[in-house]
Amino acid sequence: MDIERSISALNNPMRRRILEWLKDRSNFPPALPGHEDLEGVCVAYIQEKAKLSQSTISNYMGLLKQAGFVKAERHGQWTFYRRDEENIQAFLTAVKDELLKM
Amino acid sequence: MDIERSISALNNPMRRRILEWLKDRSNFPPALPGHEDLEGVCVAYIQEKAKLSQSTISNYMGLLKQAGFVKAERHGQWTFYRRDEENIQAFLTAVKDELLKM
DNA sequence: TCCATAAATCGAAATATCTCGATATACCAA
DNA sequence: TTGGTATATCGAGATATTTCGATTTATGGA
Repeated sequence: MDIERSISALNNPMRRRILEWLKDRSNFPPALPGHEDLEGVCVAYIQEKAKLSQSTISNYMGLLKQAGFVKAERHGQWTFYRRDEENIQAFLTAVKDELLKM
Repeated sequence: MDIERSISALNNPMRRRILEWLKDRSNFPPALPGHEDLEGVCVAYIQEKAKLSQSTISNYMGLLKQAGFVKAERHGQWTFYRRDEENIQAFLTAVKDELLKM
């Protein structure tokens, strides 16, 4: 739990927005045939919704992953990203512990 | 509650450390004579502990204030800063609501 | 094997943040 | 009013972040 890295990853409106989008798979187009069982979303779908370049989104997802907010799973040529709820919860607890007085 | 500005203010180790120091007035030298009733801490004390320049600390305290994490109270030539516990709590709630799935 | 597609990495320009010393402002005391 | 002390603001250089297009790497299919 590197709070420095996590806060830094959150310090960007689009990255926060992506984390929100990933709360609900239905924010994105349906899964590709043969990947219906996966909960994650591929980079291209996120890019399309964010309207930023492919390299930027790939970079953003890498930062969110390093921060522990998402998990990546490679299937063939696709990387599927999904939220890491446990780590997100752990981050919230850590921030609370650091910020709150008692 | 401008979450953008707040996260930005937190995105710096020394500013977070100052917020922690301010949890307990005894992290700093005793109040100056005639100011024993004030809970806040003057800029000079914070600067001494942080070992950064006066202008940097003044700037940091301004950012923390804009973010709502501290309140400033001017008494004579001193500005006394103290935590704004209500706003800190409000920020934590806002981050939780934005980050957490349910 | 060769090509197409998805994603990651690289290099760079634009912008923002950090941090300083110098200066300005506000206030108090003599 | 003059001088001293505390804080805020200004301007600038160093460093970091943002975002892009181009390239590289990985994979799968014909």
